[in-house]
Amino acid sequence: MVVRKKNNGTRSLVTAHDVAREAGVSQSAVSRAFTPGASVASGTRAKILAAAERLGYQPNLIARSLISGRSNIVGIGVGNLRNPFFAEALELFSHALERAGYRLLLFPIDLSTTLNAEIQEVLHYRLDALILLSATLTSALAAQCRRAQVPVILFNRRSDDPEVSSVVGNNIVGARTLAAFLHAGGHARIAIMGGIAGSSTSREREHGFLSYFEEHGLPKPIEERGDFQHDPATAATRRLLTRADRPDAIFCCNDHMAIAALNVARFEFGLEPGRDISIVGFDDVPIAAWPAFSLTTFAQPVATMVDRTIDIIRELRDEPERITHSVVEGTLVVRSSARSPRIG
Amino acid sequence: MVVRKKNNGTRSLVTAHDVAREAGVSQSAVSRAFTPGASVASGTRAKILAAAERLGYQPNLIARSLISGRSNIVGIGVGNLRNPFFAEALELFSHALERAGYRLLLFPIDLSTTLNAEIQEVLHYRLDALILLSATLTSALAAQCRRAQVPVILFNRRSDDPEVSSVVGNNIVGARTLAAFLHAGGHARIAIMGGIAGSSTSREREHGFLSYFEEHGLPKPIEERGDFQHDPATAATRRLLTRADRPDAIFCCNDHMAIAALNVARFEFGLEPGRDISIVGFDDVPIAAWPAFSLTTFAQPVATMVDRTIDIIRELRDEPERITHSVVEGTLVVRSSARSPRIG
DNA sequence: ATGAAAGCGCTAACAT
DNA sequence: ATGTTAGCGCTTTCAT
Repeated sequence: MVVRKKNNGTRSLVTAHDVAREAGVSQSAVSRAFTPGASVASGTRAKILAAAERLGYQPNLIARSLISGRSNIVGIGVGNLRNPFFAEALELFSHALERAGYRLLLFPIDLSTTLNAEIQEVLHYRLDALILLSATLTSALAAQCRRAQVPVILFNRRSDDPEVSSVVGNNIVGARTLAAFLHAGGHARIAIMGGIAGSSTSREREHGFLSYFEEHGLPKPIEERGDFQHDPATAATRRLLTRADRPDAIFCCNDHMAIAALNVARFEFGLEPGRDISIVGFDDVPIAAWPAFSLTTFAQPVATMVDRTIDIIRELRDEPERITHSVVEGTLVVRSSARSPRIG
Repeated sequence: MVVRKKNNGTRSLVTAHDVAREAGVSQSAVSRAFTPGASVASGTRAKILAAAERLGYQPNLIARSLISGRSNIVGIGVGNLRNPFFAEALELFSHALERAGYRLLLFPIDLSTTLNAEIQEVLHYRLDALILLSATLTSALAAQCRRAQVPVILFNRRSDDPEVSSVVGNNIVGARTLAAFLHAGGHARIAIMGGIAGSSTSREREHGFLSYFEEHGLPKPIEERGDFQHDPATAATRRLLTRADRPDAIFCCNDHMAIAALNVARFEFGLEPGRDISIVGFDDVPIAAWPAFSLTTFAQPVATMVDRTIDIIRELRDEPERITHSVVEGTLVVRSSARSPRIG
């Protein structure tokens, strides 16, 4: 029999106690039989496992984490899953965390609200770590996580608070590489479409890009903003392409916006990317490679970034206080959405 | 002071006991102060909340679920997040569950493996429900979930086991609608690209589509298979388009495959969709509307499907045994990737 | 309205 | 190697 009624009427599963009775051992023996590396005679263990099998027993993980103080759960806050960069990152995280023996508690980050309420809620599961994709963490909030003793790792973002770990791509180098690429391509009126103004990612990419032109004494690029999202990026592209001094090249601070820009340029303005206008992005999401877009971009190695994040979480087990800042290098991926420099 | 050392050296957070001492009440009073609708004098409650604030106390949700037997956590198994249909569903689920007061425990479904191991693990968190996107659930596994007393809801799939709740779109009607649309469009050699052979979704869409032609005494469509994934769909499209009797219309059993097919047709074979070849999909994912694809498709109302799923979970609170099968109707969305029937 | 006391299912000393 | 005992932090009777 698998289920029995408790006094209070709620239903109860088979407990270690039941198994102990069935196997004729103590309840702690049952616990040990399910603890890797505990000292149980192999005969006893077999007997216990058989009884457990018969009764359909499985240890209650909630009770286990209550005692151990560790939940084996990692929280992960995600903003916009329509951005394929985050969809891919989440996909990779789910597999990597699974392999590393962690469960994954997902919660949505509402970009408009303060993030405060969501995190508040989630902090009290004794998370082993909290990964934040696409979110900015204020110092106040970071302090709150520290107080709850939940280590935070920002993914693809940095915090104002230096005491928060982070894993980011090399935005400065990437943006400067793209700037040099567009400049060498002989573009005259260059524009930049920024992401979310407050994010370190956008700030770094914008700054890297603009600094290149400044240092070389070149005209300052036209600045627009697409908030890292599809619709605002579409609108921003329209504004750019209807200017009297229409730019001949646009650097979008992520691929998600670049693809929106590509669509507007080609289908609303009849401009063929790579010939009539150059558009480049940042990330190298899977669809950037599709022939329909063939986007020139700076690739962020998401898989490597995810692995680095997991490494950090593993290290946290022994050194909970440790702060790590990891910068992962990327590479320029030249496709056909932007005019390339002539060779020679 | 927020943190104190326990005897065993592990770190501990402020407990209800600490707050009780600080406020000069019993520990149970603290519990009540944090239980909505419990009988506490408002003065006492204020005193307790103030003490909690001072100490930085928040109830430990793990301990709470241990006692209540309910975790307020819903498990959600997802396969391929690169398929925008699932990315969108997950995005909607994360917000809807948040609003409904549930946490979301995400785990990856490896389509190649048996699903068994992943679910086994996750079942023991006393989940309030388990939502399975894009997975087939064998009867054996369904029985296991029942044993663990975790109600399962299949999303966009049905189970062989009638005792498992499900929320699906009307695949038969949708597929027949598309069949009629292609037929009325005057297509002569029609092909169908199936999804995962074992899935109810693919079976229903294939059956609905084929049954239309059979019932009308029309030639049987050419059959190919793209496994609901990008790369297999790309390969399947190549096989179709290199046939001697190249089809003039392809129904892909989801948009994810249809978009792959669109890319192959246009960029590898130079065929303009809607003119040289007709391609239709199923789902109406956001990017299907992009001018680069402009995919004619049968829309599944994901938001409605998600809401229905949440409704079912809510009902489960009172009637844990209840099984619900929900079928949500969709609509034909005509764009330009397929030749439309001439009017009149 | 409040406190005391008994668990929820498990782990981790401590004995034996 | 195994059993006994004492909690983990909370909710929930049961008294008062």
